[in-house]
Amino acid sequence: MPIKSAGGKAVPKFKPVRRDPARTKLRILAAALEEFSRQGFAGGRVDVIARRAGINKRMLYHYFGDKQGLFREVMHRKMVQREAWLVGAPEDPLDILAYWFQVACNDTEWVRLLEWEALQLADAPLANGAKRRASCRRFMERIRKSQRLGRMPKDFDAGQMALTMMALTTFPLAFPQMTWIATGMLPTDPKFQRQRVKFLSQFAAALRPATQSAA
Amino acid sequence: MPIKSAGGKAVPKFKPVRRDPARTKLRILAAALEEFSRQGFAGGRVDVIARRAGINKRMLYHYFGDKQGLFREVMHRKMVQREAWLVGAPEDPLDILAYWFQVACNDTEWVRLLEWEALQLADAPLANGAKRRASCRRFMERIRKSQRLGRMPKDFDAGQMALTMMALTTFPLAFPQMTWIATGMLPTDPKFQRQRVKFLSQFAAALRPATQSAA
DNA sequence: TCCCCTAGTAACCGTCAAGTTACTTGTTGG
DNA sequence: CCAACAAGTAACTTGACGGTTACTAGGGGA
Repeated sequence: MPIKSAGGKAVPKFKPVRRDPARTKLRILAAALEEFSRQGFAGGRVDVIARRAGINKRMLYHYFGDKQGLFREVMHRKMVQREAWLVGAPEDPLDILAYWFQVACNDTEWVRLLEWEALQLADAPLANGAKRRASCRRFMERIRKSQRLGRMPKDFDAGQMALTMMALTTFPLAFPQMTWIATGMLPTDPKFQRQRVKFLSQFAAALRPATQSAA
Repeated sequence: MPIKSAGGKAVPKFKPVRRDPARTKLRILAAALEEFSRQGFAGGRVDVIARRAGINKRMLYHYFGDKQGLFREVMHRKMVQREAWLVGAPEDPLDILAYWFQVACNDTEWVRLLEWEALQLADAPLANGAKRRASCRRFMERIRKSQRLGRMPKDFDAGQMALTMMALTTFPLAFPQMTWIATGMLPTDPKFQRQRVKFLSQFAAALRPATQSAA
């Protein structure tokens, strides 16, 4: 029975609705991102992904092989997306703090994926390790340059500083309960986010080597 | 058949070995701490806990009701233990950084439990919320006092600063993959830990308001 | 037109894990 | 010494979950 039989408007010819592999794949990936971010890999339920994507579970295995394969694809796409996110960052490493924080606020799914990854590291070595390391190294170069220009204390180790900057921006979102304990707000609260942005600027300012104590 | 029948030495009378509820409970708790810390609540397997504790699974239900109850008890005991841990901390908030970091290094199980908790928050409100908040408030008072004494920038919000200090000390242990990406070492590596301690002191020093640039 | 590959579906399977049942064995107080 | 309760055990139940089987249906090219 063709679908146009019962209702009013006929389905437009130029865009097939009954079958649409690309759309199906995207729906699976979106649902999987949500589920894995919420529940982690082990806790994520394939049936839930399938139901939320509005597709049959079998299709998921058709396109991605197995749960592991689906997860890999989700992570890969997120990383690519993030790389694009981060090109618009400010030049000066200390100015980056507020920017990173705001990006993280708008991508809590990534923060949670990172966290699940952290808890499961031990088993697998590290997905995309070399690439991520290289990208961080590039950032460390910018830190060293900033140190040479006297815009950051010279004695800081660049790696430790990079790690610290991730900590400053990511921690409150990764540990909402700690954010609540310390501030009485959850990290999703816009009020908290404004306060944190302000704090991060003050913090960066305090870190700059004292050339002159400007008014 | 009594146990003394076969082997050589008889079991000492004054300490019953065949039955020892206290020991059994402790063994269960220890195994549960390890398992929950490794795998989280959802991922932790009751059978594994029972096997590692060398007891029958039924006893676990006997003493703790269910998996949830066992988990609660594990968390509760850890919190009590930690409270004791943290009384020996230095007076000055900035000096605390290195101390907190070293405590965390020796209690990675707790860091992981915190992390699992963070990922599952949403469902439950927060275990021991009021108490933890109060304890943090006390610490914030010390921050404010330090600010009054001119040992810390006066414009920092105390809550944000407390959160930041947790971030600086906990993040590298909570995200070993990030530590590796930034430094090429894992946070369990003694070399990394020494480097981090050094960095934290430098960092604290750089944060202190410039009274005089001492040699 | 018809063939064949791909998209899509429903029902099923083996396994695993939380929790229970029904039991045996040790300990202790009267 | 023995009843009664606590400690301990093995085998089972029930439900969920990852993955598969065996099928139907659409649609593009020869």
